[in-house]
Amino acid sequence: MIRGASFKQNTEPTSAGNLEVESIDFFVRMMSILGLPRSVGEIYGLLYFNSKPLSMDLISSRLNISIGSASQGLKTLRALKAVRTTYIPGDRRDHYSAESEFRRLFSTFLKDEIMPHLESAEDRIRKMDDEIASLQVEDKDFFNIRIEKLKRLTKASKRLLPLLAKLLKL
Amino acid sequence: MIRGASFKQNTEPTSAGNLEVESIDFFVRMMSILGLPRSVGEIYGLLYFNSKPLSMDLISSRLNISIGSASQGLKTLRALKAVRTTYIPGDRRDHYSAESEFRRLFSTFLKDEIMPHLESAEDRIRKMDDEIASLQVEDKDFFNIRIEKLKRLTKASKRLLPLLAKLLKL
DNA sequence: TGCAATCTTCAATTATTTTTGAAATGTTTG
DNA sequence: CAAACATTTCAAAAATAATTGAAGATTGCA
Repeated sequence: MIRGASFKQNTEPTSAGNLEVESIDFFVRMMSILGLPRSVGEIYGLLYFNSKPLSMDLISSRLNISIGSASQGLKTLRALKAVRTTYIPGDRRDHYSAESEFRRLFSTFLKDEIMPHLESAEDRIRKMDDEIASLQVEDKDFFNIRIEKLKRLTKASKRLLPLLAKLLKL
Repeated sequence: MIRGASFKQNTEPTSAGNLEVESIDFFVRMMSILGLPRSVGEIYGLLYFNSKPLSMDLISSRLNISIGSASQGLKTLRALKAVRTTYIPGDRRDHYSAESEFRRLFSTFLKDEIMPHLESAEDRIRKMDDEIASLQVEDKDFFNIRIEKLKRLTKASKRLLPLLAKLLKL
């Protein structure tokens, strides 16, 4: 189940109040499609509609999540290149803002989360192929057709997914 | 974490023994990328390399999962059109075999699991847009650019994903 | 129609994932 | 260099998700 946003209401009168709630809600769901935890979506959603970079403790207090969660979530977002750090003179804390180029975000996700699976899938298919070769059964044809389909599937995926990232001109 | 296959070894000497283990392993991982539970991958993996349709109780005993799990998993697979039922004369049990056309499987998945999210995302973006319109802040430009990017993202996704399913000629 | 076989459902249990909170590890500056 | 600040890490707790097992519903056959 995908829950929406629920966070400590922003008290600054100058900021975009409700918009932030909507944004957090939006990205919590988005990220959960990609299998990323709630806190990661919350953080990204908060940053996405903030023109000024935010510090970790501000993120943590604004979202009502622990500092540990914020640290962990920002680590994930950094790994995805979904977030960038900015130096703010006179402040020793790191400040984060959202990388809004989804194409980059998406292609990092593909490279780190999907492609490795496809590579190891190819290994496993090779093993199956050997298995079939050394097999003495009547249904050999059936097995060969099935394995052929698996090969095509991984090959097509490896070809198509990066293409998808390229087509995603935003 | 994605675990591999571990199931009661098939004792029939005529069948493809190890191949089945590999296949189950393969699809458990595959399905888990799509966010589907282990048991669903196991069942599909078992069926994929069986030329004969299997009954539910056989599936359950072969995989060492409860009959309830098997029923639930088959329901999911049926909803995804990843599995078809066959009538076997003289046997009142349903018998299942794997739908091996991944293209169909994938496009059902898109339609049922991804598209609804994109639709509701569009609603939410509309709300954000209204929010911004009724907003009196200096950063209005920034907000507008960001929301524009969100709009493009969902639009491109809605366009591209079905195309992907079509390109996936296997 | 009644019975046995088959299948579905769902509350309770078990397994897994995420979050917290606090201790450990850096880092900067007075 | 030490104190204060900032961040990371990780074991324990909390939250979620998946599986079981048994009760209930459904189906087909005698």
